[in-house]
Amino acid sequence: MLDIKLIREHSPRVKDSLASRGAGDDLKVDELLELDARRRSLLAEVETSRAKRNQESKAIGSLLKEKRHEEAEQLKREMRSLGEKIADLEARLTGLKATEDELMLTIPNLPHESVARGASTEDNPLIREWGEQRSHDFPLEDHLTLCERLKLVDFVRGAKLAGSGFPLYTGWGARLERALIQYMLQLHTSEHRYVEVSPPFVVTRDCMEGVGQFPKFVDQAYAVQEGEDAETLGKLWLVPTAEAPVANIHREEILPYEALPIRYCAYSPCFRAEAGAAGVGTRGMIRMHQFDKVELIKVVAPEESYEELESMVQDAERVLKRLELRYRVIMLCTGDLGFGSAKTYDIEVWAPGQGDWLEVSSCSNCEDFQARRMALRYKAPDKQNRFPHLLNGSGTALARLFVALVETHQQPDGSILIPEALRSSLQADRLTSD
RNA sequence: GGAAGGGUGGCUGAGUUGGUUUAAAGCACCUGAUUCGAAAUCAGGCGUACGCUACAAACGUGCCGCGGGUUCGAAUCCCGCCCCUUCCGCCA
Repeated sequence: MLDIKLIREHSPRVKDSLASRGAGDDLKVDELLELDARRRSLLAEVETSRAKRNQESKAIGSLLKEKRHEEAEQLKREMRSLGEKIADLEARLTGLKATEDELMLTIPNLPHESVARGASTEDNPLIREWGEQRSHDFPLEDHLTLCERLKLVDFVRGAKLAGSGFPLYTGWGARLERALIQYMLQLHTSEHRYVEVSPPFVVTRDCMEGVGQFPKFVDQAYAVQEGEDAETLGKLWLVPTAEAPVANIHREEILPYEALPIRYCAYSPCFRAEAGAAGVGTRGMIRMHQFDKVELIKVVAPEESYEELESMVQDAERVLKRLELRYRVIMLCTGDLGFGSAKTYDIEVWAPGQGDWLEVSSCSNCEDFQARRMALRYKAPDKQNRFPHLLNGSGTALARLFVALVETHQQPDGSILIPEALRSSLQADRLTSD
């Protein structure tokens, strides 16, 4: 959520910034300002009337104490009609407020000034690239073939259980998945100083709103209900990312300054309905309804957030370096930026079997956008309550990492050589078809 | 799921026959005085959001778990919900 005061006082700048995203959200600003002005004038009216009522009610108390019953009754009658007027005004105010809040929740964050202006993925600047494209002097297999031949994933039976997009990892595939999770958590907790948390895999609507998933992306989420009781439908939602629970851990709190920066890492499965995305480049494990992910979350003082964003990207990159995977880092341009983000770096890993880059991490600084939505604040050294900046990043997403790993490290003999860093948690050096 | 008890400002904790309690008091904290310095003591300050404003002060409004209701007036009465504690039941 943006700061309404910022919108009021610098509407041209806000509009320009929103326009750079290209989604037309700048057009909402005038509507919002108009609503806001009406709301405030109504609020002033309500408050003046309430002040009057408070004052006169006290007077009634005094009159009764002095046994001046008739005067008291007269005043009561007056206050009764004032009360009706207030109720009427309040109802209108509540309506206006609800409309304004709703609109506020649909306005995305403002891109940071350092973000490249652009319209689409085409305009995303390349920041850096790591690793060489290996020359394979044997025919490459893609992950689907590899997974089938080595019995790592059973797509057919996974689909039988839950429909397409729900993988069933089997044997060494399941062990590899688990080893990757273990390896990443280990790296982030012991070398990057994140505190591991293991959150609920369902969250309330408030949490989804807090991180900016709702209202815009409701259609992408799975709602749950208790048994067949439709009353409970939508009370809880499957997490689309561990960001949803973890970023909300301190919602509605005022954190002491010394508590910052807070760095959390968490594993969770991620559930995405992917409505409207089916069929487009979705072969194999590239786009799934369920995938595993290790997520990084930071709560930091505003003045440190961009520094923290850079280090978060490097934390995620280290995962890929250690796994000896070629990758590149790109910056999302204004037109490609996510709803709540002010600046985002994507990390894409090279998948030789696909002949393409796969996004395995997205690291964003949401600044105070989410903190406002979830009423998360910290007590600044000057004693003021301020909104901290929230950052989230994948460190990293598993299914695509799995793909890149098996495709990159496949050997001429049909086996997959496990990179050094992963061997202890996997308890194997090589995956073969035996 | 059932029963009982409880949710008050950073903490402790008064206040529940509705009305000078404008949420007492203490602790903690901040400023000043005293002191060589500190402790102790004394004086003052000290919740939060919003509105109005110069993003000042002052003032106003809301907030005593959340949401409704009764009333001229609700921390206080009524209804619904949430959470916590204890016990019981069920269950991995």
